Amino acid sequence: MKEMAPVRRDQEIADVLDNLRRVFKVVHRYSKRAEKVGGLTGPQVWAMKVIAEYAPIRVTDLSRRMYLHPSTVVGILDRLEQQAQVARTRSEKDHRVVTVALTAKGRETVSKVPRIAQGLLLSGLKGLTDSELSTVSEGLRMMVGILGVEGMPPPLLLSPEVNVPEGKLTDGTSTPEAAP
Amino acid sequence: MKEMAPVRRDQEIADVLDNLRRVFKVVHRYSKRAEKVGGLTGPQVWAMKVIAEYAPIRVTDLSRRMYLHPSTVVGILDRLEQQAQVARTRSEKDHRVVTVALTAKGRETVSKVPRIAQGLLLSGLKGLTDSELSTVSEGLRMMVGILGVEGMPPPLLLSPEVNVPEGKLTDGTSTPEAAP
DNA sequence: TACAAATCATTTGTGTTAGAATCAACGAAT
DNA sequence: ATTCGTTGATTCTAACACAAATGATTTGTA
Repeated sequence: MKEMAPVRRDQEIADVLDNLRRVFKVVHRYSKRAEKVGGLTGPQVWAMKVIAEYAPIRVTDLSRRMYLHPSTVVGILDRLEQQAQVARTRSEKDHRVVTVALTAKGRETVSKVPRIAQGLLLSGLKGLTDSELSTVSEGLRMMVGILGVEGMPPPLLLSPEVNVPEGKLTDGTSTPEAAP
Repeated sequence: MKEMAPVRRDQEIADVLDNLRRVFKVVHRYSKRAEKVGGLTGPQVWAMKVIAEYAPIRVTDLSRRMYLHPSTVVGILDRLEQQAQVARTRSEKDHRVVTVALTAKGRETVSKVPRIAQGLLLSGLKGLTDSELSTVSEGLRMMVGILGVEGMPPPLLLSPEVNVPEGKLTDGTSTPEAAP
């Protein structure tokens, strides 16, 4: 074990924040610009990918999967529907819910857009060695931990929304159904 | 060294992307919502912090420091100016440039707003051990490497924009007034 | 000097994002 | 069965973000 000089630590932290900003920018940029594959933006493609995977999906569920506010995805869906990429259907059983699915054109589009925003990062990650991948993974897990555990004002912030998409990872630590 | 099963690897990669999205969301959210300290949004506070640090700064330089498009900061400045937080001044020497500075009210505001978006992450990072910090740092550095080396259109990215903030780390390879 | 190219800030147009308010519809309790 | 609270989707407003185009101004060059 080697100790790190305080100054060196500060530098390291500054680098982290700076690199994080850089990653943000690049991915964000990529997801907004280079994604004009079929005249579609990043979020639009992203939404279509999620829809493709989860068959007829409700708007709320879609927003959860995308970590976005429902009102946001409504706008995205409007634009996608206008291009006939997706189709909305009002549920028979529950007239409040609207399910979304891809149209034939939408499926065609999805199949043609292999790499979305994160595709760049994805292929890069695949090229890493096991230990490198572990490093990246662990580093991010730590940041999530920091953001989730530390300094998170318990009252607001991640009440109903933004909550764990219940699907994959995590579980355990704080169950979503914990009543406040 | 232990080998990782292919499936496990894929899961790990999926987790990375998912966690990255999560970090994005939280930081972004934080910078947009919880930041209503003085009726100001995250980007507005961020801009003011940068302005506070770099005295009279040109709009273009400000946009570089913030990794944002000039047209974006114009809007932010409009809103800040409307609240009398900042003041624009057209340069005498070069009538094209506009320099921005804080007003008295703006300085007052900045002094009252301690931790912005990254402040949360910052304090969290400070609480990490040396080895943990190294892990986070290395992980991010790898991602930046991936994004920088792979598939990044050489033209943009580290041309004028997105470039190293040259303020901290690295020193002054290219001083602001350096002619290209 | 004149004129072309580059720079700087801004405007315009489109899309993303969130919060508040609205409206319809479901469910449960009286 | 009617009322009350909740849920689900949507609309509205405001801010952010970028690209492309504009206008003013400087700089470089013939």
